[in-house]
Amino acid sequence: MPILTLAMPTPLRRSFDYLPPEAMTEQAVAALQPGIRIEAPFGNRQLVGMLLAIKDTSDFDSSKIKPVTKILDNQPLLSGKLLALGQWAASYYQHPVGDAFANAIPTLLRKGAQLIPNTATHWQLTTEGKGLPEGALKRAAKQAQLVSLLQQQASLSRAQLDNAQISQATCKALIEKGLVERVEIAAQRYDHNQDCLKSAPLTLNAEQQHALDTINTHSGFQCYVLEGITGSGKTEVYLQLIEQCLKKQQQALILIPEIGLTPQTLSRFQQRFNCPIATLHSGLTDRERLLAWQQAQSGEAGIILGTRSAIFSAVANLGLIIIDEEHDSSFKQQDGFRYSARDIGIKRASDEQCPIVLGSATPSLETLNNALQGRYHHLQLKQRATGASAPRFELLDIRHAPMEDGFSPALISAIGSEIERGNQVLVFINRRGFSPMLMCHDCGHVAHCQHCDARMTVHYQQRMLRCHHCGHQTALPDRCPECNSNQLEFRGSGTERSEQALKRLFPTTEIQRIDRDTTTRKQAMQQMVDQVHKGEPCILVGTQMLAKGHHFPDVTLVAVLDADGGLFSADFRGPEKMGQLLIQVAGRAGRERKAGRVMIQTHQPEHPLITSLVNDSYHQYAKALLAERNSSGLPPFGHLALVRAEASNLPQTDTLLQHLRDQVDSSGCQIFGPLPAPMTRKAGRFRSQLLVRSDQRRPLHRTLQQLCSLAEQHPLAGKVRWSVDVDPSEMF
DNA sequence: CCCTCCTACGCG
DNA sequence: GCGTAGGAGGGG
Repeated sequence: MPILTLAMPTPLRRSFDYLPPEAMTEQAVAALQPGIRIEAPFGNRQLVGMLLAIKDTSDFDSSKIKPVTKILDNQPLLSGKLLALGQWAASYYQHPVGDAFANAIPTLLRKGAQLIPNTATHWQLTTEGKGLPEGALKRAAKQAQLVSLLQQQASLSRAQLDNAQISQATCKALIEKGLVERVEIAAQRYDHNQDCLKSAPLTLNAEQQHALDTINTHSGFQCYVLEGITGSGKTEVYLQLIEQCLKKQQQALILIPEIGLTPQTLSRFQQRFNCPIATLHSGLTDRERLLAWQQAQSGEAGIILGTRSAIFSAVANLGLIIIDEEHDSSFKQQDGFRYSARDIGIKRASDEQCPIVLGSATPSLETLNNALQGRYHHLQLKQRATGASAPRFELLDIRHAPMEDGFSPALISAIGSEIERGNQVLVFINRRGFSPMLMCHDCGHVAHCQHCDARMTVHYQQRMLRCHHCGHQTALPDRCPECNSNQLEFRGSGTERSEQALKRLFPTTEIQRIDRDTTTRKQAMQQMVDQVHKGEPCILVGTQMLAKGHHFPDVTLVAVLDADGGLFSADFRGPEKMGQLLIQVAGRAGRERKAGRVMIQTHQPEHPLITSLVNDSYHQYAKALLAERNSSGLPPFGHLALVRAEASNLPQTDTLLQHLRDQVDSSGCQIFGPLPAPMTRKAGRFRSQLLVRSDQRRPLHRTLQQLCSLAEQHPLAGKVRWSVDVDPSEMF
C-alpha cells in the first residue's frame, strides 16, 4: 500500500503518514500529485493537510496508520517548486511544516473550501432570439442594437455591453421577451502581451536606463539591489521591468511593506497597465483573498501586488519578483512563523530562475553587504528624476538650550519662518501619547504597568494612562497613589504634547497630528493627506507613520525632535533603523520645485554616526555601520537566532533554557544566556531568551534543530511557551 | 456517588 | 493547537 505524507496544520514539527482513502483504486492513488489538499483524521477531529509526497513505506508503526478521509483537489494547488519552497522555509526557520503551509495559503483553502469557479456572466441570444426576423424591434432601438451585436458575436460580457452603452434594463427587457439569456462561461485567459500598456512609459534618465538595461542583459536568476534616493524614480524602473515581464507572457510579483501603501501603488500600476492586477493584503475578506490568490495561481493576473505573505502565493508563470523598500522590518513576520519575505523571495527567485529586484533608498545592511561583496548586482540611482534638489541637513545642538516641550528656540524660529513664507512643516517624533512618563515631584513615584516592566504613557486628552506594550489602561490620577501629593509631572514628550506645544506657539496655524491614535478611523489618514495636499501652510506632527510612502510636496522643513534614541538603543540594529528612518522622513521634504531642509535636534552633535549620516550619505553611514558589525561578528558577518521562552513564572523559563544550553551540541556556535528579555515581564508573563551565534549557517541550523527537539521532549515544554527566531530583526 | 474543573497527553 | 481521558476536589 502506498503511503501519503501530509503536512498537517498543527504546531508539531513533523509531517504525518496516512493510507489512501479506503475506497480508492490503485490507479487513482498512483495519479495523486503532491500539492493537493487532503482531509484526514487527526486525533479526534478532521483536519485539512497538504500532500507532500507519496512513498512506498513509512517509518511509523504501520498498525497505527489511518486512511485519509477525502481528497479535496483534482489538481495541485501548489507547484512542486512552491511545495519545496514551503518545506525549505519551515526547515530554515525551524517552524512546524504544517503551520508553515497554513500560513502560505488563503484561509478558505486552509479550511477545505473549494476553488471559486472562474466564470463570468455573459449574455447571448436564445434560439428564439436567433430566429428573430429582421426589423422586428423597430420601436426599441437599443434592444435592436443588442440583438444585432449578438448576431455578430456569440456572447457579450457586462464590460462589453457597457462599452456599447447598453444598459442592464435593455438586457432585462430582452430576457423577458425570451430573446436573450444569461450564461456563465469560463473566463478567458488574459493575453498579457496584447496591449499590456494603458499609458506610455516615461522617459528614463541615464541611471534609470542603465539599471533597466543591466537587468535585461541577464537571464535566469539574478539578484539586483536598486539603491535609489527618494524621488529618483525607482517605481518607473519597476514599471518598465514589469512591462517587459508581461510581454514575455510572464507574471510579476511585487511586495510592498504595508497595506496602507497598497492603494497608491495599485493606482499607479492600473494607470500604466491594462492587465488584471491581483492584490493580496490583510485588509481583504477571505473570499476576496481567495479570488486574488486564484487569479495569481491561474495566470489570469499579470501583476500580483501584495504584502509579506504574498511571497508564498502560487503564480502560474513567475517572471519577476520586486521587493520594494526591502529594508522595511514588516517583511519579517514577528510572531508564529517568523519568516522574512525578502529572504524567501530571494530563495524563490533562485528556484524559479527569475530575476529579483530589492529596491530601497536605504538598503538594509544585509543587502548592502551582499551588493558590496558582488553577490548581488548593485544599481544606484543618485539623481532625483524630477530634478528637485536633495534636502539639506542641519544638526541642532540642544545641549544647554532652553527647551519648550521638546522644541529648541532655533527650531521654533525656523518653523515660524517657514510658516510665514506659506510653506508646510513636518515634525517627527517617534513616540505617541502625551508623555512617556508620569512622575511624582514629591516622592519620585513613577507610574508603571501592572503587567509589564514598562512605564505607563500619559494620554492627556483622554485622561488615561496606557501601556503601549500590553494595552492595559487606567484613569489618569490627580494625585500620587503613593504619597497623595498633587505635584504630578509629565516627563518627556510624545506626539500629543508636541501638537499641544505647537498650537500654543503657532496659534493661527493649522496643526495636524498623525499617529496611531488619530488614524484609527479607516479614512482618517487619507483625509489628512488630502487636506495637506491642498498646499495651505500647516504643521504636521507625527510618528513614523509619516515616514512611509506619502509625499508632501509643499513641505520645506522636516524637524526631527529627538535623534539620540537610536544611538543608544539596546538593540544592535538601533543605529541602522535610526538612519533609515531619518533618511525616509527627510525624503518627504522638498520634492518638486521647493528645496527642503531637515533639522535634527541632538545632544550628540559630534557623534561620528550622526555626523556621517548628515554630512556624507546613507551609503557612507551604512558602510561605517557595516565596519562595526564586522568587528563584532554581528549580522551580516555572523548569523543569529533567538530562542525565546515565556511562562507565568520566571524560574520555569530559565530552567528550560538552561537545560537546552547544557544538553545541546553547540560546536561551531556560541550560546549566550539564559538572558532575561529586555522587558522581562510583558502582559503578565515572564520572558527570557537564549542567543545563538555562528559564523556559518550550517552549524547554526544544526544546533537549532537539536535545540528544538530537546525543547519538545522537555517536561516543561507544555508549560513554557517557546519559539525560535532565525535572523531576528528585533532582539526582544 | 456524581459532577465539574483542571491538567497532561497524544495526535499518523 | 485542541479534544479528551482521568484524577482531584467539592457538594449532596
